[in-house]
Amino acid sequence: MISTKGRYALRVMIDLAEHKDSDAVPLKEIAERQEISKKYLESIVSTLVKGKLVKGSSGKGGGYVLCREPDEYSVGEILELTEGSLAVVACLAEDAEKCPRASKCKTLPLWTEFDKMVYDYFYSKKLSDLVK
Amino acid sequence: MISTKGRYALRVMIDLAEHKDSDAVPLKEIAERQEISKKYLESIVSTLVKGKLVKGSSGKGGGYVLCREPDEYSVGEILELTEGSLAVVACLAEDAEKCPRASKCKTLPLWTEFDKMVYDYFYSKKLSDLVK
DNA sequence: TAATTACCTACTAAGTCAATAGGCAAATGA
DNA sequence: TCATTTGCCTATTGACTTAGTAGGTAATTA
Repeated sequence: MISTKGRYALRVMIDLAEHKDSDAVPLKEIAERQEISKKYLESIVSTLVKGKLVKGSSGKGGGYVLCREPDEYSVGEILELTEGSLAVVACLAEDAEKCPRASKCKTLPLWTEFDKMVYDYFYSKKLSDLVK
Repeated sequence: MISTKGRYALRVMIDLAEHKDSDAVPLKEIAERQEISKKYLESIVSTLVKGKLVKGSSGKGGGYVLCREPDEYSVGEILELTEGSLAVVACLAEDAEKCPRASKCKTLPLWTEFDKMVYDYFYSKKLSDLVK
């Protein structure tokens, strides 16, 4: 289940893509347009800044801008950054400890195949596919 | 992320499918073979019984048996029953309240398409595909 | 220098996860 | 009949996550 972190992050990215020809977009505007608490968005956008997906600038006239063109972002990287992981089961997560049952696990091939399907789906979708 | 409820349920079902020609299989045996706490499995198997996927019988010689042939169970129904829902985002869950932004939501088509992909994947896989 | 904006740390209430504890009920076979 | 085996039931727990809120400081501009 994708949480609000990933879902809201995606909506912020779409909003920025739709205003990429304007100046920096203040979070206040995004929060109003998207009807999401500005305070909560702050913590999500902070992740996007740290992950180098967007750039923020302070002061009057400040706000956020994309670092690249919309077709250069995959939905997968946005979700993976903000959700922490896209892995569908714990044993396939990046930081998972090696499962001693792996070699005889009857379900592992299922999860591995499903995991690949999810990755392929989200990494083939681009931010530009969602704009307009 | 699929939790232990769904993952363990699937392993129990596979175990029962592998012993479908024996008598009823006691949970103690399944717990030992699968290396999962018997106490915890009780709560999971209870869901399977209530969902009519398996049948339990008490007393000596008792245990659990499948209600149908392995190729008559989809992985999807097992996961959906034990996980509560297979929906990938809250707004697509069975019991979700109608989202007022749905008509203008730029991300909804993405979630809907992904959701369908997940359902199709798990409902096309049969329990019999995982045995042996 | 006042206003605007991002950025930072801390906190919280509610819920979920992954179990554990301690029993009762039913069935069997000696 | 009675001990044993098995399923079935309710309650509880500690750790963690989710979805925010609160209250500031730092940077930038008009």
